[in-house]
Amino acid sequence: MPKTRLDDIDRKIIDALQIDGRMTAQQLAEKVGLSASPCARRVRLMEDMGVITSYTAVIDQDLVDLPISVFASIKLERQREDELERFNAAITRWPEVVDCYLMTGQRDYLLRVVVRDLHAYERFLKEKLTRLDGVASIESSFALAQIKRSNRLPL
Amino acid sequence: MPKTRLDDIDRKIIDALQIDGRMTAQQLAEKVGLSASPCARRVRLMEDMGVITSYTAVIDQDLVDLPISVFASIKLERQREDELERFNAAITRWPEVVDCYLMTGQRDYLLRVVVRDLHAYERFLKEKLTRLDGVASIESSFALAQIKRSNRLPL
DNA sequence: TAGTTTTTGGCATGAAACACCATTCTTGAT
DNA sequence: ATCAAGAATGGTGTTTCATGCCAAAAACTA
Repeated sequence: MPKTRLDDIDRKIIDALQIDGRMTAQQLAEKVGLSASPCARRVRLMEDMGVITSYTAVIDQDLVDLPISVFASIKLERQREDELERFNAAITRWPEVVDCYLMTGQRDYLLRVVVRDLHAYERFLKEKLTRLDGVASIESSFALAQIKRSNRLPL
Repeated sequence: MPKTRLDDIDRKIIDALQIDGRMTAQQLAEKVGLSASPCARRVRLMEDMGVITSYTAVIDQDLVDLPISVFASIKLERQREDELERFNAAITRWPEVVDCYLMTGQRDYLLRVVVRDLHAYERFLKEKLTRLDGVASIESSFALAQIKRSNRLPL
């Protein structure tokens, strides 16, 4: 079983890989003050532990013609276990929904939906979200601009 | 100047790199039906164009002991250009704020703040957010669970 | 301190990235 | 339809990187 505790070097590695996920073991080594092979081993361990979930390319939404982010707050009629399950399954299936959180407070879910234009959002609402039964209300807020998107956790 | 239009192969490449940002040119090649060297060239071009902004490691928040995501909606007293600028600068500086959007509607900003525990959030509010002048109100909603976080844009 | 365990750093091997070039494909004009 | 010009492709050689292995160093325990 892999070790479960992270030390300062691990955190430095995580931070460096959040900034550049393709950094080589040697570059990492210089950053964190260790040689390449223990660095590579630590990275692999953290992957195996699930600390590092995956690596991803960060894409400019505007340049791929998906400039609209809509935040949709959703309230369900009831919060029965199986209703939530069905909702989660649908959300997971729909590619327009890039983020989804179960929330405290008035609203049950907060989604971020990414689309090409408002018409595409309307289609998403009509053909998908509003067809799900159990949805009591939807409140959409539109993002005018992305001020920050950091990828770095405050370790 | 680099070409500006993306074709189907480019989109496949983007999709593949969102799923695995460390995929090799050869693996990419198989996925998209091209040989390795043109694949690598397309990737580099998209990096140069800014379509691919960066690569990042995706980290499990729970396993690095940062389990709390708070969404904070913020309303400013006025929307003067320089007020917005100062707000943006502060947000950018604070590592707890991982995402920030300028919004339409009642509230001006939507932040996602990541912290270790509620006490850390309280500190963030007291020592940072509420000390910014120009902030008229803050409404915090807590995420109970992350249902989806996809990294893949609906290309 | 001595013994045990863990972690480190170097090395060899196989794979990947990168730059270069000939060939193929596409395009546009005649 | 033909031909020429430009662009994209796929292969090759070189350098760099990842990976597995092992001896040495460090940390930890008794």
